[in-house]
Amino acid sequence: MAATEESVLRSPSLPTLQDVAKAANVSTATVSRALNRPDAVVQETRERVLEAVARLGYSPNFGARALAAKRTNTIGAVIPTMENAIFARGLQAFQETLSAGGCTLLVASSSYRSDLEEEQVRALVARGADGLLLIGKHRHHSIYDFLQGRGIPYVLAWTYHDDRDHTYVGFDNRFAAAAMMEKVFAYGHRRIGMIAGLTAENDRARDRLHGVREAVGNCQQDDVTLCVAEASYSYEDGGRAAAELLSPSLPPDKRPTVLVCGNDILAVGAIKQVKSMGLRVPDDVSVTGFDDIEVANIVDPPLTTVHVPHREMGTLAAQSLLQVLGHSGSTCSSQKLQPRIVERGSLSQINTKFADE
Amino acid sequence: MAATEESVLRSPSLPTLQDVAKAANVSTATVSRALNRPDAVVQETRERVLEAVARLGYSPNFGARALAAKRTNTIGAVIPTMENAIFARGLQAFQETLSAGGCTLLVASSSYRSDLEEEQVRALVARGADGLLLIGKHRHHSIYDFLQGRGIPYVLAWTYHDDRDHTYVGFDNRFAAAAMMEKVFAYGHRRIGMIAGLTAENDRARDRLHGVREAVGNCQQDDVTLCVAEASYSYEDGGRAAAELLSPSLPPDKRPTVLVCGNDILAVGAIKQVKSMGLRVPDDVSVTGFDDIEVANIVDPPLTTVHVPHREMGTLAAQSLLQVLGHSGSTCSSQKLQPRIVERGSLSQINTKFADE
DNA sequence: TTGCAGAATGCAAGCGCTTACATTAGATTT
DNA sequence: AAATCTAATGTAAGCGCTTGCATTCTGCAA
Repeated sequence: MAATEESVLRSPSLPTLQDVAKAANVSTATVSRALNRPDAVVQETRERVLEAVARLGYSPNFGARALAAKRTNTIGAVIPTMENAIFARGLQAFQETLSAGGCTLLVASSSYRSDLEEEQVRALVARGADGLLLIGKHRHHSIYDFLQGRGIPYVLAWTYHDDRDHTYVGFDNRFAAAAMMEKVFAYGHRRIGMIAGLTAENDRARDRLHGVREAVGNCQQDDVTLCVAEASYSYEDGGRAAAELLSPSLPPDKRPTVLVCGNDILAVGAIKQVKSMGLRVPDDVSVTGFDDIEVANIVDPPLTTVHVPHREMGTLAAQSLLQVLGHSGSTCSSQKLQPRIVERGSLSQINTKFADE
Repeated sequence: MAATEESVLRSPSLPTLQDVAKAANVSTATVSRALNRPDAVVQETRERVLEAVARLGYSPNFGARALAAKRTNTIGAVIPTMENAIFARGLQAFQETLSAGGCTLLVASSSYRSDLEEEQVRALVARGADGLLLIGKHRHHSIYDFLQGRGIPYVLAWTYHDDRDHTYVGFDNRFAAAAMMEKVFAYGHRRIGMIAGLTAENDRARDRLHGVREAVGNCQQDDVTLCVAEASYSYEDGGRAAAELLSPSLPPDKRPTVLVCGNDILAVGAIKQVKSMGLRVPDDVSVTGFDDIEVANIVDPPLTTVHVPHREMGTLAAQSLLQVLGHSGSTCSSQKLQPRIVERGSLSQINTKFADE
């Protein structure tokens, strides 16, 4: 029994450039040009090619294209987490801008672990990412070596530094945290509790903590106390840290009058905890956040926090990368954005009942 | 002037398999095997190859690999939004499972627009995605045709249907919404306000609305009224819809006693709005959600909502795809998960003061 | 009419990898 | 020791596309 025609047709392989060329009665080169640089081909030919493409349902093979063209029009981003909205708005804007520039975004997440981050960076590069978005500055040098060795441009977002080592599109976390502290001091607070994000592998958390420390150090008043708790990346941890800082074993006149939090997630957790301890926010304890994600507006009372220009950051980062990839000579320069403090109600004048004398 | 050695070395191209082969003094085939199926190569050779790989800093070219091997170990996911956490937990679990199975996840978002979704699907496939995760069932047939034509397996998540047309890993939105309504009726509510997500391009929103309608239809009581408002995908829109349903021009005895919301985001927005109108939740107006994302626990009062098994869904979807891709013959079957209602406090017994008679 | 510039198209050489098949070396059997 | 089998490695043919260069065509000036 000879194989039937059926069985020969089984698993029909996809149409290739060659098939299209044959169908349109032109060379593969012309098809390629018609698709990639339409005006390099005369209209009549172009139409014939496009008609064939449509008729055959052709779509180009990515691997082959990447191999031949040595670029993929793909940008990768490695963000610490997708579990909450901290990076969501920025990433959305990043994607929109990329998309408008003809690039596709690939996202991977590192769970705030630098070993996983390195792995993801390599995976994205292996998959042909032409450029990369990374969050923060601190990471093992081997990652930077790797990227530089491969000539892959990258932008560091959510942070800014004055050095010329990298391209930053972000803001000065330290300065912003210090600015928030000025506000806190202005409201009369002297006993400060800080709930910091995990500083070990997170330079933004570290910078924010430093900013707070710095502001406390610079404060003219000499009766200022600062007590710091670190918390992981969840509402619950923020709550636990708040419970620790407000430990009932502390006499009320030793208890912090404000909880300055390293991010909004922690702040929201803290608010919930404070309320569940029977204390009022902000009357008994003020709480401040950092990031200004949506939930800051949802929680009751709404959060006084540091507003980060998420969308702007995403857009500018994308533009930077698109630019470098466009004229591959140009080196893109850093951009410093300005966060600002949004007052919403979770930070208020110190309640003198519990203030020192 | 002859070109200096310098200028020849400029832009050093990356090491290739061939370079590694030469360095390890074996053939390219052996290098390939040492890397992909280590036990097809004798230990001593393997070590020599790996040493060369490390020394040269070699990493494989994705395009070439994809071209030659006809697969990429990459799975794509197109989710409606990254702006909030609705899909975050599920996606995280999806990624973790994929990762354990040796696959990388590429994420794209469609902004709830089916034209963009189609574009993203094509982009992911063009980039070599071996399989796809899509949310919900309803989309233009051309997308399914496209995927089936290319033999690309896909899983539809966040929904379940009894047909054999696709592979689902999800739950019955309609049934779950109806179940929530039973609860609502049991608490004595008769005047129902529903804030539905946009039903036009979102079948989950539609199913949930149908579920509510169905429950209302099946309700033995004949004094039940249902009033529906549609809202877009933000807290603010949830608030606006709530304001509409609770319009002050309505006499209190016509006003809904409960706002059943199509998702937690809308519910949280509704709660905020209700409170800002001077009404209490749940004493004056109950509110229910759907999804059980983190914010459900944050809002005050905490949200009574439909708990969706996010992580389980992500894990199972990943396993499905890995399985199909593994033994490419097997067709993976749908999995029906069971959502359950979590009572937290935003739904309570009707306040008889405003009840009929 | 002829010649020629410039535009449009075709030709064909890879891009870096995987893998079927051929070859070789080593172990085992007779 | 020869014959046979098996495991390890090498050979080389593509995979489907882009692009430099060669070729052909067009219109226009001479």
